Amino acid sequence: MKVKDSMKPLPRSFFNRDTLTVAKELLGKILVHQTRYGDIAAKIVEVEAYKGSDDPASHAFRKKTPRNQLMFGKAGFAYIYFVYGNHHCLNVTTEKEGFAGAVLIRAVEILEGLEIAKRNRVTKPNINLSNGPGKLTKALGISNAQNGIDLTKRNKLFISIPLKVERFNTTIAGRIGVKQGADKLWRFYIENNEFVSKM
DNA sequence: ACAGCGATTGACT
DNA sequence: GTCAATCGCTGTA
Repeated sequence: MKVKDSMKPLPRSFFNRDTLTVAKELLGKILVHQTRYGDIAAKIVEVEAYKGSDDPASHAFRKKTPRNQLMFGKAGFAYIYFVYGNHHCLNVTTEKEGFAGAVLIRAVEILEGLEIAKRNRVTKPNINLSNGPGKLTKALGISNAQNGIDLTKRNKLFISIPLKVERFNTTIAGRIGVKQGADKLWRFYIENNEFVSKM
């Protein structure tokens, strides 16, 4: 049976809230991507929040541009950008329309479709399959083609409520790879999860 | 029109 | 630990 059929997308109201709240609550949710080779399902284990108004690290800090316009739009859409000439990063838009916000998915634990994910990543060691923003998009086959997809509908790419409710502790930490706004503790990850990029 | 650089990764010393 | 790869977006002109 296909993974996708048993999954229920999170409603728009889940994303249409404060970015920090959405970021924290995204931990443990399931990212589903239906590819031509089969479905991949992955648990979100690490995220970072980005807000436009008072966050110098955010793409939306200065003003609305062709790239970041999705951050100003409705919540619950995929905002994917290409960075360092090499990697794609997957974000989910948050907040009400007109207020810029997004949550960067930094790491996932692949639950279904592991073989497909391994094939998507050409590197040899599969230990570090999806413990980083650039790595997980490669493993799940996500690129600019998925930019702007509505993640609250049963599209090729969406975010689902987990089938089983798990208990876990959430750790709060500083964001990684940002020069400005490094003081903000806007990174959240599942404690003791081996797929987190940096403990 | 263009120079500078980034929400990273992997390879190498 | 250090550093190159690599390109589209952005600010400045």
